Parts: sequence; C-alpha cells; structure tokens
Amino acid sequence: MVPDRDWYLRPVLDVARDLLGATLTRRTADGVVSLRLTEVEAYDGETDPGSHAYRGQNRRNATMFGEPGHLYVYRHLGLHHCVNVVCGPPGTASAVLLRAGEVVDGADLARSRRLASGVVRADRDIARGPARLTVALGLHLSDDGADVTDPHGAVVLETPAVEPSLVERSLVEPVETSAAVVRTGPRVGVSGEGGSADRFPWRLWLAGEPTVSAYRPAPVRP
DNA sequence: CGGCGGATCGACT
DNA sequence: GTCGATCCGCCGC
Repeated sequence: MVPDRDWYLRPVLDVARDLLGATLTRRTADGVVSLRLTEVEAYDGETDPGSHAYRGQNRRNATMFGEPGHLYVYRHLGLHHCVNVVCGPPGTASAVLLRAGEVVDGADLARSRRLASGVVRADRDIARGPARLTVALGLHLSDDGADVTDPHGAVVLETPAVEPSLVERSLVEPVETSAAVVRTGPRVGVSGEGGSADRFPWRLWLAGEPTVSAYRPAPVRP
C-alpha cells in the first residue's frame, strides 16, 4: 500500500523504523528502479545538532520545514547527493535520511546509473550508502520536494502488507523471531556537536542485510 | 578487508 | 575562508 500523508505525521523515530522494509520506486522515461530500504537515519529537526535544520530554515533546507511525505534532496561535499523523507508536522523539519537499499526491480538500469559515475563491484553495493542510493534511483536536486504519497507520482513509497518489525537495542542479543529485526546504533558522520547528539541511537537498519553500509563510528573531535 | 587521503561546491559561523 | 548526514582508489596486511 501507499501510505498517506498522515503516516508521515508521526515522531521521526517511528517513521524511520517503519521505512525499513518499505520500497521506494522511481519511474522515468528510462524505466523503473525499485529499492527495498534496509538502512536509515533519523534527524529530529531544529532541536537536533546533527540536522541540517539545526541552524534554522534557509533556501536549501526549506523542504524539510514543509509538509511531511516529501523528499528533501541536498548536495553533499560538492560531489554527491543524498535523499531524506520529511516527516512530522510542518515547521518541525524532521526527516529520515535513506542510507541503503536492496534493488528489487530495475537492477540493470540502477547498475548503469552507477557505472556512469564509478565502478560497481557487487549487486549489494548498487545502493549501499546514501549517495549511491541516490544515484541508483536517478534522483537529483530537482527532485527536492517530490511527493512520495502520490501513487501516480514519479517517486512513490510503499509499505508491505504486513510490517511486523521489531526494534531492538544494538547491544542486546537478537530475539528469536520470524519478524524483521531492526537494529539501532549511532549515526554515521555526525560528530555530535558537543557530544550530545549521538547518545541517541538514531541510525536504524535491518539485521543481517548485506546491503547495509559498513559501520563507522562518528569521529570524535577534540 | 581495513585505513587513508583527495575530490569539489554551495551555504554560511 | 571554512566545512560538510560521502565515495572511491590505492595501499598494506
């Protein structure tokens, strides 16, 4: 099913958890690419030192301050682009960064997009990492603001018929279950801005997924 | 397989 | 002028 806008009108950690296992589909003239999301990070708006919204609204991050259910696309380090899904009430600027996914449709098209900007060693690397995921889907800055709740839109997010995910702390042994197991840990590349931000495990991923990007602890600044 | 360094540009302290 | 929510190639083990 395609969740409506209210589905995104929730606390960012709830949305982040439920995005795991969901599929994001992009349709272009070239064809269709569909990703099953395996790794995300939550960013909690103006109160979150790790968020682009921390220093308030500007032209670049304006989409995050708007309606939930839209994509926030930004340029990173001049070379790359990354994609978020906006959630929470307008004005709160919460968003979920999409970090990795498994290609479930359009693998050839996704692979060709990756080849245009580098070399792909394995299928699981096609959308492993936020910038790679963005390339695989063929998204760019002009897709900022795209509405993923429109079933006929160019970018659509769908959830499985049943989503019995189970959140579990990263330092606890896995629970025996047939349901998808969600693990959590510190966000990647967020220094903590004074050490406060990453006491919270706001990186979430599906346990055992080969498409999840390698764990790297946030760098510690003196 | 893991660590290291360079690339590259818009927004802003 | 500084600084990133990163990726890739190269190097060594």
